[in-house]
Amino acid sequence: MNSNVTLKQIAEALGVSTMTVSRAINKKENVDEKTRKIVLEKAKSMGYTPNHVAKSLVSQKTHTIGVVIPEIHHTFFSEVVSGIEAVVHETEYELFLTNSGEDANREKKVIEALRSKRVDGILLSCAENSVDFEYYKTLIKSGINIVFFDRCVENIGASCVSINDETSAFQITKHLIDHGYKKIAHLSGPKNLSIGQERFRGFKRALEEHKLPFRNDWIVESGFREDGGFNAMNTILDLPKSDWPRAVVAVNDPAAFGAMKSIKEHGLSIPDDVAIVGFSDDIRAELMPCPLTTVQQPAFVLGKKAAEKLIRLIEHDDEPVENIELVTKMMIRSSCGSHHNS
Amino acid sequence: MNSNVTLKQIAEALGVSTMTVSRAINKKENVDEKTRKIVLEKAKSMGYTPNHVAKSLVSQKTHTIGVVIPEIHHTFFSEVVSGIEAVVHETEYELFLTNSGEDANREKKVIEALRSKRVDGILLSCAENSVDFEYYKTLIKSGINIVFFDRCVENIGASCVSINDETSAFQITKHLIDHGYKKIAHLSGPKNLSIGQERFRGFKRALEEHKLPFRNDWIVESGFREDGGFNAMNTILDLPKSDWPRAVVAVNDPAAFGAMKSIKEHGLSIPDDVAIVGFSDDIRAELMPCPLTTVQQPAFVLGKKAAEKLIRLIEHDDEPVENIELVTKMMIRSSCGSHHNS
DNA sequence: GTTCATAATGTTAACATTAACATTATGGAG
DNA sequence: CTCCATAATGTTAATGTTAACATTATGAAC
Repeated sequence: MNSNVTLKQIAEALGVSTMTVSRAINKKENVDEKTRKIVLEKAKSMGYTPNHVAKSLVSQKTHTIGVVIPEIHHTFFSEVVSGIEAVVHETEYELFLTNSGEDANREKKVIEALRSKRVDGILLSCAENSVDFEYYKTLIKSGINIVFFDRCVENIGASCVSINDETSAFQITKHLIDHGYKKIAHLSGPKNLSIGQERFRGFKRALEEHKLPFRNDWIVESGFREDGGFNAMNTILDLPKSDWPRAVVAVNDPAAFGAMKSIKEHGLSIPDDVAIVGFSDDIRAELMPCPLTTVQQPAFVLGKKAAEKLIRLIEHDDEPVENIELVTKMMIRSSCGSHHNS
Repeated sequence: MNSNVTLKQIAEALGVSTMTVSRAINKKENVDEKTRKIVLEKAKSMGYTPNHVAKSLVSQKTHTIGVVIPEIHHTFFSEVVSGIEAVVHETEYELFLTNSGEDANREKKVIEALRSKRVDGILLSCAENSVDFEYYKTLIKSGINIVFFDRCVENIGASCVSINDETSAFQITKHLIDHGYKKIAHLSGPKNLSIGQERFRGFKRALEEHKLPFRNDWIVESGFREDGGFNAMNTILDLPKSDWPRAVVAVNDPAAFGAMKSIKEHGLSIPDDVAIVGFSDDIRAELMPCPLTTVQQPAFVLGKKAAEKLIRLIEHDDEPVENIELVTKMMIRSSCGSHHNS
């Protein structure tokens, strides 16, 4: 079955030692040009492919990077993967792509698998319900190179690449406030993740700075997915009509899409009855019946920066831990009440 | 740096042989329960993680599958990957995700890398410009397990999982014909790939069976991407106005999106001036200003079937080569002239 | 207290490769 | 022709694990 040719087989076929073959193929010095030529020809004719498994065992390097994504479906993450891939493709690394499916246990399982496969480093974006920071700490202490991206756990000794969530959430909330909205709700991310906390903090700060009412029943945890956004919005619209907010800041676009569905099903119109803004600039955002105002995250660049940082960590022992923050861009469309005629 | 604990270290710490530790950890028989307990405790306290690299070298199996995707950005492929991942997650395999970026040379490069890493099998969807079938044949002859998906090279000894492209293209073309369109153009895929050929054949057969004109200047190769579709449609609309077709069958949705852009830029309306249909049911299709009529491909299922077939090939020597064809579903929207009032 | 079956543990070699050291050729200087 | 520097090639051991065989301990039957 596995008819893979080895250096030894080439060596035997040629009547030389394995080392000579190894040196010839790996372009080392001190090999006679004639010998090299003969070896390379033989290697080609026998269909030799170097065995990276054995190389890895000897060199203690696999030239492999593990990526843990919470949700492959999310277009934001496929963009990020694309950025990672762009960097990795330039180097001699390969990508192990794994999916935690927003489940912390599965996340642990895939991380352990990646460790077993002795990846040189891991790029990690936490699952929605990850809370076991001790696990992350042990992981980091064990010496593995880790870079968190987008959904980070900060200040536990690992580098993070994220966007300026607090500021961005502040700005987009302020945008709604500038439109004159005073009753603003928030569909929040999970409280355990920095990304959820930060966006919530930005939202809250905007309200406070403008002395607007902050109501606990207008803060509902939706998580990052469409169904969560749908349910969260339903919860809000279950309030008496007089208690309804006039605008909503969703933690991300999928949650906003879910909320939009709920708003429609309640017979309300966007943005006339309820304005809404998202966060991600999902590919669908501008195509919605009422195009969604949202925060554009530089997903591709984020993936690139994270991969670059990780490779630097792998290749240089003195590379420092670092938090890299990227800036976002507001995409003003109709769902917030701007361009209302469109 | 690499402070990975080995079986030997545990053995030494415990004063037993490496084999005893190996047996205890791998749940083999013939180990005293007391010994096993002691070993497992020590392994845990020392932070042991099994070294899959060494295991792979011994067992000649890496429990790893390589995936070659032509274009990560394409939502169709992220759906496929998602399906592959769903299967792989149930097994003990891991995924090497690679991207050929629609470039045959890069495709060869990543395949060689996957071979070097000794993946147990490869899932491959050809790049747009892949023509070197000899290379594929050599690959297959070398004994590697390969399953083509979506973009297949058939009858060269490898299994394929694809959709019924010819029939689907026939049906969607017939749908346009049933609307009364007689002048129909085709933005075709690359001629070297089965997928392009099949869709073209289906298109052509529909025209022939209905005795409609078939014009060579209405067949333009667009490739699979938006810019290709845009350029191809421009080429068609550069014809004298009297030679314009009334409807267009695009080889896939991105190409259709590009064509729609071109049509709009020519000041024409869809479907009143030019009707258009796509192929993929991209996530954006139903959200377009004029929702795109298209063929829904079971991307997730396709990924699943391909992964399942590959794993069967890996695990059973007598698993036969097989062409698996999945059926599609027409998604009738407005761009073809149906639901025209919507 | 032998004997012997079997459970428990140990030893060796192998997987494919390379680093480090060892040996053997080569050919020019004297 | 001998010497010797150096180029070319060879040998050994190591990477972490396990299969296959080898040895030792255990304890029950006689």
